[in-house]
Amino acid sequence: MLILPDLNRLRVFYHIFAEQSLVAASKTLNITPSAVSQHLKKLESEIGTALFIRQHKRLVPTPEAEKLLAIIKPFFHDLEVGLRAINQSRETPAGRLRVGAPLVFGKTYFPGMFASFRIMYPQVTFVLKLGDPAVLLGMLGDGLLDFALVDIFLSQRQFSADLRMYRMEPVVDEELILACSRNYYEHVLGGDCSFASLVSREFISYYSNDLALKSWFGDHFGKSSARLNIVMTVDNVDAVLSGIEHGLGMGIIPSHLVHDAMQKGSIVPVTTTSTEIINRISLVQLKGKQPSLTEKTFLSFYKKMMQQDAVVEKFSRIVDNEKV
Amino acid sequence: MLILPDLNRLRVFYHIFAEQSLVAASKTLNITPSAVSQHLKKLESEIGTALFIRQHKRLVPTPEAEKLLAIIKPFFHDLEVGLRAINQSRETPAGRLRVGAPLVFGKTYFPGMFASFRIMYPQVTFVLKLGDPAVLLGMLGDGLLDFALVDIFLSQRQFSADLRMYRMEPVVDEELILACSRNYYEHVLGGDCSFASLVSREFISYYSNDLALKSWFGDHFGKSSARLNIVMTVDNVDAVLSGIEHGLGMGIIPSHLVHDAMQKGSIVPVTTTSTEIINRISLVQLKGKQPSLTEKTFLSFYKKMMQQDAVVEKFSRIVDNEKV
DNA sequence: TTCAGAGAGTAAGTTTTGCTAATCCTTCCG
DNA sequence: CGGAAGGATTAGCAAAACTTACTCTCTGAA
Repeated sequence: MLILPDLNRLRVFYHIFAEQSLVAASKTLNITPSAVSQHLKKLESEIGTALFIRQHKRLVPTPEAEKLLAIIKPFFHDLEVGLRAINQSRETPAGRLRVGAPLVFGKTYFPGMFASFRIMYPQVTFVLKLGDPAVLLGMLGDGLLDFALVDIFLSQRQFSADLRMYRMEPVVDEELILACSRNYYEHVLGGDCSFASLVSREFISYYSNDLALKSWFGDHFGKSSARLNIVMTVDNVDAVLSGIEHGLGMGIIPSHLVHDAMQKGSIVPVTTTSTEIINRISLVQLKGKQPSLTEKTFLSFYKKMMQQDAVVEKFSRIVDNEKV
Repeated sequence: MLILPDLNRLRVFYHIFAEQSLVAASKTLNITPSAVSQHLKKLESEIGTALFIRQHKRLVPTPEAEKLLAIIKPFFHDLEVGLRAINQSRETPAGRLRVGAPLVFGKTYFPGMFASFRIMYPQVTFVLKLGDPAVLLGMLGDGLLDFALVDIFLSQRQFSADLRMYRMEPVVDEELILACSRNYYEHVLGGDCSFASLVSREFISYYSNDLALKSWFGDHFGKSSARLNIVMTVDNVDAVLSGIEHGLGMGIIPSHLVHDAMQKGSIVPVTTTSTEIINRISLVQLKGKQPSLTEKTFLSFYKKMMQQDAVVEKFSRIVDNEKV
């Protein structure tokens, strides 16, 4: 393998070439001509080629020098521009923000949020990764995400990852309800929301876990059935919702998603004397990493937006972060 | 202006990123992990951004690190390839050879010469600059040509350049003759080649100098006329030749160019008892520059070819370079 | 649980290097 | 001619870069 020369000498060479003079280069580099001369000499011996023909008082670049310059000149330019961009993003939000979120929550709220944010900061672009908490936390740990929103509740036991490396901050508490269609409620349940009535009916579950259903029963009745009649299993809230609407059975749904449908009466929540269970969505960041300006700006924007969102406000509880 | 970081640290960073480990990087760099750690720390402080999140035993690159890598990775690749190419051209001829030559001489002999050479060394490409000695020497001095063939005779007084900076080596002696068409010779001159006969006739001259004609008269009669009847002035040997063929008058022509025409008898040389004047074509190189392998290989090829060239052999004298 | 191993970071000491100052050489130019 | 100006060289010193030795923390095996 070829040994690369001392890269700092390349910068010296660059200036010698640009100025076609050792003395001139020494002035822009703020060193003595002697030092420049030594740099050039060593660089030439390192790459084994004369770079300039010493012509009395003049330096005439060789073809090799021109070739070398053609390589390093764009690099210096790119490097300077790139570093400038990196530095600038400390003054004004810019660059790419990589966000992780649960599937439904993410696809419901983030695209519009991104659009609003980009009106104020058009230099910011987004990468939205929707997925399971386990996946998102893994990506966060690998530096592939800047931050993630994760619903710890639904899948607390799914990942064995070490939670110590993350900084968690509750953001919103999503209310999870068991719901069915009006028709199902009236004609199948007959309005009977007792444990005995419910366990014999049809349910729609999530593929990745059936903890949601079990948790709901645990929360509302202090017990669950070992064997619920699960008529559809799918890992997509839209599909669950559609199943509910078509009278397939009952399913666990974040209440804020069916706000309008419940107002109209087409979807009915199954209620007991207990309060509804809460799916706590937390903002997760890597402990060692201090957030960039872009990240901090977006997050404060995000929290402000969430507080103004009517649906979220009514059907979920925004956690007061100031007290955490 | 932004101050660029120490470039050698970028190489260290590159390896840290590539290996995602200080220890691994330290092994490929043949320094201790401690040194690598110090490099990274200083680089981060220089560019003002954390490049890795320290994760227990793991290093997780930040977005800034990825951005930086995107800049320097192609550079290192280009640099290595470029340096390899430069080094390789020391083992086998390759690259671009920039050749200067007098217009006629160059366009007559070089294209074919280049083609032959490229059969053996297809990696060599050529730039042929045709022009006046003054121009060629200037370009040579500016490093824009690798070497040049120059006819010093015709324009010795035209350039005030310092000849000390050049290394000159006679290559061929071109015989310059005064010629006219057979028709002109028989019906205008009537075969009379005396001084009195000639000075009253028509001549074709070169724009850039009329030294050629003056020299011819000086060489053949020891004197010249202050006022020759120059009926056409043009800086193109083909045009001069055409003028001669059309009976415009007499002109100075390299004898090897009209070899065939003289054999046929369509063009006739004006001869006296004196020998013809010689236009010495010399290979000129910059004194300080030692020729590359490509250059040396081509030049030895060139000299060999010239010796085999029948026309050149007959009508010009190849200078024996071994004795120079 | 304990203990060895591995990776990263830190401090201090040593070696290497890069830089300057002084000098020389050559060319350029008034 | 002689001073100015550019480049090369050398010696010596100051500033790095590197190493050694040690700490801290986590990991994985016993």
